[in-house]
Amino acid sequence: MKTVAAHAGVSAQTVSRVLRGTGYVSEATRARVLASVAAVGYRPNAVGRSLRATRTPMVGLLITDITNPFYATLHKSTEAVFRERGLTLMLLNSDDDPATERTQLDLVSSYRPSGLLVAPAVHSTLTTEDLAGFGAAVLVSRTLPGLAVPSVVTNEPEAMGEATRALLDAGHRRIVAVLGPRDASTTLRRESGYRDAVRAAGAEPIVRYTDQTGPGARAAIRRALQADPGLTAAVGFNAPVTEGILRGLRDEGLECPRDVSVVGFTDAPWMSFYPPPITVVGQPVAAMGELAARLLLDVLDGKPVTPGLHVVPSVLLRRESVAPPRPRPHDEKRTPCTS
Amino acid sequence: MKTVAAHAGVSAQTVSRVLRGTGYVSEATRARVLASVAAVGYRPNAVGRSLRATRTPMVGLLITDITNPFYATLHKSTEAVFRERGLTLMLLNSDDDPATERTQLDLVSSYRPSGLLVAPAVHSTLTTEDLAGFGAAVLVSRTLPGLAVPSVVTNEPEAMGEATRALLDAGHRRIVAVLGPRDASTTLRRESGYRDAVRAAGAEPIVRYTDQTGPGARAAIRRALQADPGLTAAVGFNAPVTEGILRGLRDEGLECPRDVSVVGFTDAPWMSFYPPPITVVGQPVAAMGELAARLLLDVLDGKPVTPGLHVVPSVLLRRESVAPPRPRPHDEKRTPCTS
DNA sequence: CGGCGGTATGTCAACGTTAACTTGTGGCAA
DNA sequence: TTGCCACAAGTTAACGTTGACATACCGCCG
Repeated sequence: MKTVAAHAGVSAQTVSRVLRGTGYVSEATRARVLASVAAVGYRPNAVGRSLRATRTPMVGLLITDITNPFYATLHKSTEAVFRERGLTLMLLNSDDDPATERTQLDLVSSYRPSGLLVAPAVHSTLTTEDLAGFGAAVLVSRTLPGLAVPSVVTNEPEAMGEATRALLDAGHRRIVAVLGPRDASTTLRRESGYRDAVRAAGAEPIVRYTDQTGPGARAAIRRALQADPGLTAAVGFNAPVTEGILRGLRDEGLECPRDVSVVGFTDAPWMSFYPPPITVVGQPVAAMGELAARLLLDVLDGKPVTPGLHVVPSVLLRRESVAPPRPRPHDEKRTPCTS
Repeated sequence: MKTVAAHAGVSAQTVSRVLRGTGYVSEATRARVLASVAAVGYRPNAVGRSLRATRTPMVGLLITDITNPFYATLHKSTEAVFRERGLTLMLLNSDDDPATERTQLDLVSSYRPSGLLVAPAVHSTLTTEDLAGFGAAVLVSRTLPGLAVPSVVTNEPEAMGEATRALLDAGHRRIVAVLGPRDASTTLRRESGYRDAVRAAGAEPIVRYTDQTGPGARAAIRRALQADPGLTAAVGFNAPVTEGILRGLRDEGLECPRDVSVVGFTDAPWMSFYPPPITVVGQPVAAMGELAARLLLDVLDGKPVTPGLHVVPSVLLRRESVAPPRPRPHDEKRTPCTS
């Protein structure tokens, strides 16, 4: 900047004024400065500016795994909102590990960002004061008990109930729910929706907990099918789990939806053209991201924001993976193909 | 920092020394400073540090769309390498638009990052001097003609040739290649592999260009099938295109691999469990990301790095979407299902 | 003709950190 | 005793930017 100032024969302050368009600058000087900027090849330095401003025009987005399409979409939708406000999004991976989550939070806080968006890890240990250091913080996708922070979630219990009822209405009675880790908040919320729906129909809940990965779910569904020959339907906790269920079914020589009906939670690109297309609870990911981003901006703008749950409704996408139940084939010699 | 210094009764410099573990500090002072750090709740300010250092411990990663699993994996793999070196990765989306690409580049350059990783947009207008402002720059996935910068790519021509030969060896002669935009470097490289293989087998190349999206490919394959009833196989340019091909096949009432064999380029999670599992050229995405990251670090460390192409070999994952050709059914009354 | 408001520009200081230098102590070999 | 070295601090300045304040010129009203 000093270089530009010297080149144009003005003070650095005048250059700053021209560049930001504030204060009084004569037309002649403005032109001269602009020419010098181009001549010298000056690029503004955001670091200096941030230091001066004590906060950086940046928002942190802390998620568990960018490889998960849910979070990729979340990044995309929030980034769009922030970009039009001149804020840069800083992506951070926690690998779903509380320790890494802390480390990454420390890291981003050292850049003095304007705000923070967090999708907490499963066994997150974050407290209100961890988040206090940030100008504004908003949780997405997962809540943390006892945190006085706005949280954007879906109506998981209701949506899970609706998904379960789709199976019940088709006539199914023995429906297994393949869930995530036993004590994760998402598991709790989705499990309750499932249980309520099943009980309301006078049936018995059947539940399996997993590490919410495809392989984990694949093993879990196989065990469930072997343990209970009466099973005719399954509910998947998330996209990878739903994939695991489908694989497990095939391992056991069963066909969907002929032998076992399947509904999932969280849509994925392949689900709409997989044969059969999978009936699934579509989370409005982009809408959630946008809402979260706007809430954060509201907090930044000093507008009043309710610090509790902000619910974005999910929709059940009825496709073709649900059929009326029929008794499972019982041939003892069936050899499961292990691949 | 001054607050900590005052609290511990030392100078700011001493606090700095303690925190960075450099220079001479007595054990007593060190303990006292550490206690004060905790008491005051001091968090280091990366902005101040960066200003002092004239460059930020950050690397930009400019890609076209984080929603694409290829780039998500690229982010994950490079992030891991950089993290262990204490560098933060700054993700930037170009939306595959040259103008946005420029804007984002300007933005990241204003933070004075240590380096830059770019997967250029299709019609990128980047020049060597655009990249000169960054300490180090490395291209990934796509090359740019005339750029004296290290580029990490796969052996696309060879891999595409191998994929094509998988079809030729099965007996196919009329194979359509559904490609990306006509003049993209990726299209050029993959197209040449396809053409060479087809010609070597004495067959005729059949080519369709698309916008490299699922819907675009879906329309393209349908047009190709309608125009040429002799087609018995297709090659997909990338994962979305391969998906589009599969959808288009189904639209036309054709089954894979019975009626039409398919091979793809770039693996996707669903391809290994789709019925049939898709034979595909698996790009070693993680390996490419890692190599690119390490090349960047080498440049940063002043080690000599070849400014040309760095090739990471792809592997053909032979699955079940290729079968011997059989004449396509020719019933004129077949009604394509438009969904 | 003194003073006031509008316009145009410059100077100074501060944001938080750290490289480079300076100051001061004690121990120990020459 | 002198001089040097290892150690343990402190002081200064600079990174790039901008808010706050100061300076200076102009025209015009009273």
